[in-house]
Amino acid sequence: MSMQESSGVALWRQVADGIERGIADGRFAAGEKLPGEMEIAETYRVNRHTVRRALAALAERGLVRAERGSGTYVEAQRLAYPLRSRTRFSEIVGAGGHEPRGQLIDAGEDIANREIARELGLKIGAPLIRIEAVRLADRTPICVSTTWLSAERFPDAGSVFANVHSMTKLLAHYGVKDYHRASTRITAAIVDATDAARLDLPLGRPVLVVDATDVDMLDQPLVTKRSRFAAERMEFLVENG
Amino acid sequence: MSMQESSGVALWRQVADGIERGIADGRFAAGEKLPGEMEIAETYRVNRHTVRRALAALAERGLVRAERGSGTYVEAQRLAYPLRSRTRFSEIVGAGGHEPRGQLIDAGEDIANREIARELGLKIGAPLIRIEAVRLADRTPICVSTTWLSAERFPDAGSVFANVHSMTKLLAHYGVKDYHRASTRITAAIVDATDAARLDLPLGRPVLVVDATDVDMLDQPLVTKRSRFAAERMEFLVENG
DNA sequence: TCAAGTTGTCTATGTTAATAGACAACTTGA
DNA sequence: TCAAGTTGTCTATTAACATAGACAACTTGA
Repeated sequence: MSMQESSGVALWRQVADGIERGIADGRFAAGEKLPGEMEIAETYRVNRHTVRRALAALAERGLVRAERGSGTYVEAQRLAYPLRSRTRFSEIVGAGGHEPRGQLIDAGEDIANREIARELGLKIGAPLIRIEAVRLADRTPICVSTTWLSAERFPDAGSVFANVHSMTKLLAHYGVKDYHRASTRITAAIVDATDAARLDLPLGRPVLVVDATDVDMLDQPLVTKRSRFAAERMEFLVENG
Repeated sequence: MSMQESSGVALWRQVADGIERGIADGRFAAGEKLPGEMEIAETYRVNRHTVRRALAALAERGLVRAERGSGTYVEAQRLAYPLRSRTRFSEIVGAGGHEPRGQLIDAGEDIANREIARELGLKIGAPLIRIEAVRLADRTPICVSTTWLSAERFPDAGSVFANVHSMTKLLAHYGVKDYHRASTRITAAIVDATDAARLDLPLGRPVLVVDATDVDMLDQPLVTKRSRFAAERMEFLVENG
């Protein structure tokens, strides 16, 4: 298998990063069994030995544990947003937030405005599925997020989501086996009335606004979302640089 | 030369990233000559051929241009924060902002509070040099920043800075040849009265607050800074993920 | 003109990354 | 018990990475 180009980043490292991202954002939950080495190799189109190199690197860091004859299991328990402690940036922004973990507030239909149409590669006015969720840490709301996806590409996604309650499972239902973060934008704003109530935040307080779009392996946009974090309860920590 | 460990990232890529960071944050200005290949090789403690591999990668992207017999020159002209356009996250947060480019507002002395003492590895109450600056784009203020560094480690830094007007040159004056970003934290707040005036922003508007600390090659903290960006004039774009 | 310093190019060598195949050791479920 | 599927461990080969040295081609400034 030919590399797309010489990026200077070893293939096993790219695979390891991909799996770690899957663990960080919850696609691979703690205690859960990872796909088999052969299946991972096929997913990333690399040799099984390359996958084993990646898994060995993750195992050395304690993220996974291999059991001979059985499988490889996720060790890391998620940090669950300890309040005011430093949450790793990559968990929240770089990769995390695929799963609308936390409580589902609402799921319904919507129409694409210009911004969402651009992000998802749709026409303005295209039908959308809209999912609203809130994340809690020790019963304190940290973040509210709105997720949009095309109702044409994912027909009846609303009722599917109501059943599976998982974005990954919903996408898998439509044949999307893997996807990753394409872009993330960060800005700040004043909380609006609806979010203030959901975040249990006084009016006039600042929120961090994170816009993110996920794409499939062919860089086709799948979902786009906007998350609002209570700034006084959350800070993003960027790793070294 | 032995690698510190097998990181999965090729040495030439690490060197290329380091040089690109230097270009992004202004340590290597547009049109300026880079250090010679031998000097870069000594700085990063790699072979000259590895440096050439890194420079070739940068040249292919148009960031630098090599001139035989003369030197290698920086091609990229800095983006200068086009208003509302997407500024690359790495330029601002990941690496950028070493130079207090833009207008110097004030430089004076200060005392370390608990937070700054922790970041710089000093005792509370230790004497500091404080530098205030504002960044403009088309005469519109985008960001105000405060930079602190130890007055003990960098005695008379205030007067030195007043002469050289450059953080890099100031550090070089004390023998610091290279340094990099250790940590970056992002949160949001409501603008205070002083910053509102400097940013030409109404009271009550949100600002993005970026805390960053730079360290030398031995991970000893050198400077720490807090930047406040007018959220309505700036957004951070995170590359792929 | 000339010496010093720069980038460009060649050969050579050892290490690491990645692929490929085969089989052993073990677990699971029928 | 046994077949299927899993991880573990070998050998082997090719390509990329990294180092080392030497010298050519060129620029710059004294």
